[in-house]
Amino acid sequence: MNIKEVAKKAGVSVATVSRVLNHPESVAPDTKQRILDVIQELEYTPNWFARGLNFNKTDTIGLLIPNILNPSYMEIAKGVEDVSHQKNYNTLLCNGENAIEKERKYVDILVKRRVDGIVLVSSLLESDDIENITKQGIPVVLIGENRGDIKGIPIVRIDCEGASYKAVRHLIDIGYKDIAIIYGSTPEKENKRKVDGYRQALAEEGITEREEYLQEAPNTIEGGYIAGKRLNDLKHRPRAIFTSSDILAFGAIDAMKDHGVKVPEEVAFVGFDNIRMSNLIEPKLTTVEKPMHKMGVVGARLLFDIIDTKGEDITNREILLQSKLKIRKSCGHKERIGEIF
Amino acid sequence: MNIKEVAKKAGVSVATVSRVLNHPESVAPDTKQRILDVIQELEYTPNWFARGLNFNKTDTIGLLIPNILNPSYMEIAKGVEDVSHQKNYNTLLCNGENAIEKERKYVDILVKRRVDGIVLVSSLLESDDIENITKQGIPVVLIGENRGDIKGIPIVRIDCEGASYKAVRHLIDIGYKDIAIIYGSTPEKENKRKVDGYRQALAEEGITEREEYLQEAPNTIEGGYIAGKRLNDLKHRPRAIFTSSDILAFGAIDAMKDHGVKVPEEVAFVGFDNIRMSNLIEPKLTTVEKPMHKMGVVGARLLFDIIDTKGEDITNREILLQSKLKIRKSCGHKERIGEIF
DNA sequence: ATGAAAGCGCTAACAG
DNA sequence: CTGTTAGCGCTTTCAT
Repeated sequence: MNIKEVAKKAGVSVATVSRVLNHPESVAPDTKQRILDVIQELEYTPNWFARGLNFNKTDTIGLLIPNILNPSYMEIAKGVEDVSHQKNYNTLLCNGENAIEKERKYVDILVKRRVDGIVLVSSLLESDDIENITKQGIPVVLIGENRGDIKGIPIVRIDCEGASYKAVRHLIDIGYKDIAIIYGSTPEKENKRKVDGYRQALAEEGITEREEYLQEAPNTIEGGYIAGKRLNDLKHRPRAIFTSSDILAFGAIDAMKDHGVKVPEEVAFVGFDNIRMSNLIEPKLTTVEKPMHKMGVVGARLLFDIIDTKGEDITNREILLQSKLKIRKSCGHKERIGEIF
Repeated sequence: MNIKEVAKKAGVSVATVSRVLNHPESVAPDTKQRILDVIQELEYTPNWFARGLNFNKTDTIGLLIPNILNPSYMEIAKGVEDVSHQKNYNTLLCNGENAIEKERKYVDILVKRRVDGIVLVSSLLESDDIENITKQGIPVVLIGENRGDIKGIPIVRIDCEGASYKAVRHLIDIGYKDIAIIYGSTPEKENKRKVDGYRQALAEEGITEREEYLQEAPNTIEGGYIAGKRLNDLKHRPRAIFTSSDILAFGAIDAMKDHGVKVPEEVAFVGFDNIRMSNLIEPKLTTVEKPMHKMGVVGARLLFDIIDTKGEDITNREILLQSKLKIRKSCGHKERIGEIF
């Protein structure tokens, strides 16, 4: 079914049919109605490719996330999708799987498909890769920090370093000194910042850092388990552990329990993200609340701003969202159950 | 950058350039090389729309799931994506949000975009909706049962009824009689089957059903919490609860704990799905292991079979996958920690 | 082995 | 207000 058949059946030219689809106001009411009827009758829908060939626009955005099975990324994805769906856009969700080649491949596909914009979540891409995208006129927005240094690419993020500092500070305030950190290998830069925040809190208190208290691990439950076990096997087991994500904490807590270590009585925990599950495990996890859904929403809005205005005045925008420390049970704090900034 | 410029620069006709891209063997080695060089130099990539206009093929499949935040659906999605990515296909992930209008809208978009096939996960669509898709020549595969009765649409699923029967049977074997069920409002049909399995197990034992032990709830953690609370408020609280999904169990267990009820000492639990988190909560959840990733993989393979063979001999295929009962702590079983069929 | 040209389905400028 | 027609970028006969 194509426009020609519709035109023939309605006794008009293809141009007129095209008009009722794209500029309905410029067509006489009765001809318009007649054509509309035929369209309905023939169940005609314009060919997607032909349209694209003319408009060079897809009403689609690409969304690249590091791991589709990680709930915190999915919450961001949900935020993006909410906005894009509401704008009648489609979202092409790509699962980078923490592998730069896979990310590159996906970006390639997205570019080839002429998506109208791309949202990159904590990606591994280098600045060159990103430049390649924008050079083709496709706007990019970052959610969470990227590996490469990016100049002039809008980004929405939180203050990882500050948030981590406060989290560790809280642990110190309670009275712990032997504090370890488990940080994910990805996303690289953000986790580096989290380590920095951790260090800063320790340094401020004159606590000397122990090499073996810095544990890197894949950012998965399993990764957390292994790192937790390593920490437990240490001659001098830490009294408290800060993790760069909740799922790492889940794994590490599980490891402790498996080895008969009591949480938080023997080892206290503070996580990062506040995913939905974090107050369901035992003990409920004290964690940094990262506004993931909101980050997705804000990121998508930013992207659409650029798309809609063709990126006129939006240069080098950086949006910093707030995160709070959510104090629950796992940190072993006696009284202050609640939230602080 | 388009094919014309490449042709000009290489001193050949556009036809020849097109040939090296689509039928390289039909071009003289040296001309081919020359053209390849120019392509590289000019960073030429064929226009996706123009290609589509000719081939009417997108190398894209659509995947519609009920809820992007539900880990069990994401595991299925991962399975589908794994296969499709490996086949160099793209996956358009759509979040139906348990709303039939949103599902319809998405399917509409997918059809308009001429995706090469669609995977529907436990969708709300009626058989008419699905017929509308297949009528347009787009193959459809179902993962998990649909709302409508579908004839001749390939499906991969598990035996919900049998699995639930065994789960409840296990509860009975341990010695419980007052057994309740919390079942999600979606996916409708599968949960109906789970209720059937539950009923059958009770009936077999001559246990009379109590109306108030059948609790329907939204298939979310929150839904589980509310249903759990309702069950706890009952004059005669059940001694054991079977839930149609793990996340419902998570919510209900949380509710019990909040009200000072001990799990499994006072109320035992058996879930359904065996998502990764289910052995991290306290107590570790006894649950029906549903092979979600595998369902995704098998479903996608099935779809590609149809796409590749143009659906010649694949009629009315139904693939039934096995699920096991995974016995952990939450059911309160003393000895048999492990797996049974 | 290569080129010329038709055509995929649609949009928009130009004429009337 | 509507029709004619020239593209959009590519693939593929049909010649040569």
